[in-house]
Amino acid sequence: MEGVDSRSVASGAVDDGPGEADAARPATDGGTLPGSDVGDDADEPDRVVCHVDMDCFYASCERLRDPDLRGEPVVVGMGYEPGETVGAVATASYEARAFGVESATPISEALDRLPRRADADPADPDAPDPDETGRYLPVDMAFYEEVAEEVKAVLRDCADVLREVSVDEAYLDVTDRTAWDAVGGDDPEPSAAAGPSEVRTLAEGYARHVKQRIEREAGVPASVGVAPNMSAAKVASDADKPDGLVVVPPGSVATFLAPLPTAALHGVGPVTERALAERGIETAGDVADADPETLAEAFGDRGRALVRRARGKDDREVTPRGLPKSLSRESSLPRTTDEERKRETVAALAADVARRARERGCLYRTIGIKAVLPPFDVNTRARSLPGPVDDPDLVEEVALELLSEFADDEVRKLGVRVSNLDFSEGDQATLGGFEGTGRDRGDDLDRGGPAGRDGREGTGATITDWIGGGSADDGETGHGDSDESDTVSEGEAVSGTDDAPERRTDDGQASLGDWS
DNA sequence: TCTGGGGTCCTAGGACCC
DNA sequence: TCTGGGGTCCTAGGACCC
Repeated sequence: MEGVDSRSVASGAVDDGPGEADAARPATDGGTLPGSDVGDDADEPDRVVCHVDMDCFYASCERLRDPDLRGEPVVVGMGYEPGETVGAVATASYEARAFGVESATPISEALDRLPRRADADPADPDAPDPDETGRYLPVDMAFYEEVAEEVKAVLRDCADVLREVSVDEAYLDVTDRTAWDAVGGDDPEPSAAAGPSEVRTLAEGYARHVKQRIEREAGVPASVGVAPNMSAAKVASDADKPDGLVVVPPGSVATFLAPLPTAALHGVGPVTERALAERGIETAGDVADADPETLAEAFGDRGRALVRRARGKDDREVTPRGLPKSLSRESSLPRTTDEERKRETVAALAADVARRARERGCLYRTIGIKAVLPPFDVNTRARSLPGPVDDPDLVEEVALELLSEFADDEVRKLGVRVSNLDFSEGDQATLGGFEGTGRDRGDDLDRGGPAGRDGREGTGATITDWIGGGSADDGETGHGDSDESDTVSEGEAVSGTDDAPERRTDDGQASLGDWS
């Protein structure tokens, strides 16, 4: 992926003048034989990338099991139940959005704009008009994941390469399943989709097929964008929601993007949008016309990538999502300085994170906390261990220690995270001690540690051997013995002891797309 | 609009090593 | 004793995404 990007090479159009070099390039006709131009730096063949984005997914799932909710304003969120004081909207149906209730709206505000149906007592003249009330439901992630699994089954069937971005969103590379050729040959039919495409292409038909299969087989609506790259496909799926199908054929990407506000680009959030506006850059077209180096000065590599994507260039390949990099849990609490309350909260979060790590069969080497102080001051602290572990007690211990720095502070939110994850355990088992992680093996050889390859096999060393049973301050001593980590894992990493629905297809990468 | 929870990636500075 | 530059790891924070 990297390197490909070094726009210098070949191409001649080194700094493709503002605008179009790429956009102007004609779509490759379907007649080109793959590989016919080996050895030269010709443009890569156009890909066909679909981005599938489920429409207000949680709300759609709720409607799936309760058809009475269809056509009603539906708000799915958390924190509005009695006793809860903090929370936000997770998903609002489009009917609810008409009342100004959107994802991330604080629940109190949502209730102001759209009272809950239960409060609409017809006998009470002061009660809200039932027509201006909504149905509020708590998040039921387990159910949404069931539905998502059916959606994914369709997607897997429709694409060789699938990247699941989240429970309700995925990229598909369908280059091998379809093409950009116009339907009808010399007498092409007009496109039936939204977007710049004037003629109907095979890709359009394929995307519609995917969309319809999702609706038919999973029972929930999706919006689909089709384009020659990920970035454009993503914007396209967003361009005609809900229930949209937007086709952006090769050669028209920059034109398609140009009139959109910068915020429509993936990677432009409120901060970047503002910073761009200060430079007079308001639309994607403005971004495309900007000098990449100028934006790089302001935004680093992101700035360069932004310009490229606005010009319709994005070389990223669709790849399955890899293993997670971190696991975390956090929770808001009424502002408090109560140390015991804080410690209890962190201990509970730590236990939960450690449990999830164990369920997924992963070890972690870094333990961290997050403390959010009013008004919204985010602080993170982390400590790395000499080697990867699976040790819930240690997570709690380290987390509480890190928390002590904030003992006197008022907090509004606390979190615990483990990172530096290590999933190699399973591999090691199958490889029969032949393998260690890179760093561990290196250490072994260097030091010829206390337990050589063989010695390590059966020893039941525990974490306490090298971190000390007590405070992680002992970590010092641990350094020299970090090669024990493998052993530690063997003794500690009992995976899947809980009954949690662990759907590992044991396909390595692919299976992990399921988590979350 | 003062903000829920779970993630990702990037950057910058410091420590440490060679 | 003063000096250099490169590489890697770690921590903290920030922006962004769904």
